[in-house]
Amino acid sequence: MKLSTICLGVLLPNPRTGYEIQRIINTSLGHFQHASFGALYPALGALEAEKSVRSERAGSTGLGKRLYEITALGRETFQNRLREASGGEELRSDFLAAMYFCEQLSLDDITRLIDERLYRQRQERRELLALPLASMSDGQRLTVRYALAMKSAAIDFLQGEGRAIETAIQRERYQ
Amino acid sequence: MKLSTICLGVLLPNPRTGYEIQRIINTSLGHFQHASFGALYPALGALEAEKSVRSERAGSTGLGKRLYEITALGRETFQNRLREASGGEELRSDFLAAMYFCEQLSLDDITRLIDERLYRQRQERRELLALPLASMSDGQRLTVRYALAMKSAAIDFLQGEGRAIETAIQRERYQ
DNA sequence: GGAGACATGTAAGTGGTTACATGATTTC
DNA sequence: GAAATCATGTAACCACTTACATGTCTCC
Repeated sequence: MKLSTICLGVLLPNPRTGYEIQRIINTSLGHFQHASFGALYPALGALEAEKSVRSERAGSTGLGKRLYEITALGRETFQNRLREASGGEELRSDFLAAMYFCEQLSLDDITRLIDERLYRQRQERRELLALPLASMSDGQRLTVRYALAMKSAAIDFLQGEGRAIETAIQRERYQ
Repeated sequence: MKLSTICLGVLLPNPRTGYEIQRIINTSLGHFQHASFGALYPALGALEAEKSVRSERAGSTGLGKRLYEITALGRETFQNRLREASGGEELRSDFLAAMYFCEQLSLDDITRLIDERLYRQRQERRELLALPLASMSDGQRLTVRYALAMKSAAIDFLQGEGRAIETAIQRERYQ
């Protein structure tokens, strides 16, 4: 799902500034999407051009905050794009790519790789756990729990088989 | 990790045609990477330009198979890129995006979404299970098991909580 | 008045995808 | 000899990242 669609969804309940939208995406939706400013502002510009969104500068000065608000057309557009959404999902993993070719790597590099993935996975789990689950909708909570389930599985795996492979490779190489 | 790096890795043990490389990536590495021809051939061209790879047409006719072979420089390049690899990993999920905003969706759409995700997840699990685990290296096997662990967690979740949310939403809406 | 968070925006580049065009080889 | 699969390649486009440039507001 492209960023502009996500923006519409975020604007549904309340008008927001670009900056706020970015923060919301990278925290509340951070387990399956993210947004850089270089992508966000052009996306908002395109939404405004197609009249899915309207904006105005807050205050009287020429510069400063710009508040984006979704239009009736925007709500319609969003619903259509949402209904078209397939159940698609994609994992891209530098970690797995590196492990796939780990015969080319030293044991130290392999250990470092697993440690780093484990560290980040735990970090991300903490961030998910820190979200205000109680104030979220059923669907939003489901996305968090789904992500959490996968993270936990990955952590368990890395702690078990991930560690085991290090000794296995060590045996193979130095025997 | 970019596609050209993956290509080098695939070419490590044997020379291959572009077509073969694509098939290998989309099956054996399909759980964390994929390649379209429109990305693959330009990538191979770039690798050849930088002399990481060398190629020649098989047979004497002008057209037909082109066999790519990694060079000494290519092996070096690959090792460097592999060592630079971070433990990064990213999930992009249209499914989660749609579920996040599922208040805008009908119950039928939600059910369809969950069914489709479950179906694909099982399909992908079957594909992983069909890989020739026995003939793979330790690292390669690890990537398959890791992906399998996450898939199984996702399937379990969708069968349990995924189903439960449908009735929860139904109660909320028609009460 | 300085630091740091809040805020907007552009330009160049990247790493692809999709669609198309073409031809060779194998199998029935 | 038709269909399927193997095989190579290009052009147009896409959605985004990175790096940069700039300015505002709030708190100490």
